Amino acid sequence: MESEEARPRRRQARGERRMSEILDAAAAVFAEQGYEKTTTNAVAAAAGISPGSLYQFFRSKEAVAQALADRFTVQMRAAHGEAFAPADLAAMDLDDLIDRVVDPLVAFNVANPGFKALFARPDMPPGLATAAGPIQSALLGRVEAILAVRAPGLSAPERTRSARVLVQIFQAMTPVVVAAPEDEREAEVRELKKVLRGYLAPLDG
Amino acid sequence: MESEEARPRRRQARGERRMSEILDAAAAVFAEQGYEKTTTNAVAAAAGISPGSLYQFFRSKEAVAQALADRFTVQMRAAHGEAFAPADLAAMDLDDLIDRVVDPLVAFNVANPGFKALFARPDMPPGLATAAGPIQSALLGRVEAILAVRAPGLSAPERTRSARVLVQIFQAMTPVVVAAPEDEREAEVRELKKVLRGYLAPLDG
DNA sequence: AGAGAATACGAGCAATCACTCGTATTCGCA
DNA sequence: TGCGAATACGAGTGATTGCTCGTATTCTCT
Repeated sequence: MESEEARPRRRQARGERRMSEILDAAAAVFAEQGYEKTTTNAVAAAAGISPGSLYQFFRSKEAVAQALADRFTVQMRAAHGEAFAPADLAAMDLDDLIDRVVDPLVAFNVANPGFKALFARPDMPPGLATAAGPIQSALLGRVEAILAVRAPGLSAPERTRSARVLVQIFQAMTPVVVAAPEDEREAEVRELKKVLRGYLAPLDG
Repeated sequence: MESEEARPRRRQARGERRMSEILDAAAAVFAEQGYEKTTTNAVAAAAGISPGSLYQFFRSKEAVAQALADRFTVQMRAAHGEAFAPADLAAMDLDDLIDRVVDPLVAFNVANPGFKALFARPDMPPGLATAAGPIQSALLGRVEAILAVRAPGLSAPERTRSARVLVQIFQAMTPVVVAAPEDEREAEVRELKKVLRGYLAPLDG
């Protein structure tokens, strides 16, 4: 056994560009049609290539989604910025803290409407869950870290549960924020923050 | 033009029973597989009948979902009970009020796991939205009525928005409650109520 | 009992879709 | 310049699936 399956084929610059174009197209079509209803031929057409060419770069429809997930993960981490210093956290006003965490996440979701079409679907295939996991984990870990500082009275399991609830609230209300017309978005975000604050305030030291 | 399309075929008792059995089967399969992945043949098999027989009673897969939605709507209204008298509402403790509204709804969702598989899917076909609408409207109206009594300071648009947020929170957290193992369900419900309470408390007179 | 309608069957049709394959073209590189 | 590899094509394939149709059985009602 020397070759195995792990020979990712040498790519040219042209190929890398094509892959990126395919992912752009996939994000757009996923966002508009949803994952299940999206046909691979439609993605290829949107990318301006033939069905066969798409499969030169991705082994399957799910592989496209997976790659898109990976790209989102990277972009998300970048958009979200670096973690806060605990000193900042402890000193910060609760409202400021919420603004600071929520605003960039909302901005990311508004800028990438395809994101939720991929990761908010109820039947996440195993491959995708693997890709979505890191995102979820990163968020949860971040929130838990914040809670550890702001609500030191919480036991570890309580902290985990509370973090899960907070993330869940955010993910539940984000679609509405994204779907809202430009001039109502701010109001929706305010509501989202109200909910988060209402849940956090009693925990906050 | 005398016949049109509106002749619903005379049913025998046997037929009504079959329809109910088919809906039972559909609810089970939808709950397990999700709507899209559910095949009509699978529903027929689960109901112990042939594919052809299913189509004696329902014109299409969507018609099955629609009928199931209608049935859920009726059951939900029944499960939820009658509206509160405003006097009760005004006097009641906020925690009691939340218990009183949330508990039956949670119970319904736990008892009917197929419910969310049908109505929580992101791509609701027009026919289904029509069926889901009344449910949503009923809930929203109910919550708005409560807010009108408990938070008289709110303007009408504010009241509408707050009601929407509350319903959204509930619907977002319900799947987790339903999916939770028996012995953790109560804790999940407590979290749900905490979130609702956190959002409501500042509004409550 | 007997007729007509309702119920039941299940093989199969037509359409859809993820994916393949044989072939043609273009690129990187010596 | 020439060669091997990467890229590109798009008609076609096999599998799936919602649904039909011809036919057989069972019910209701007189």
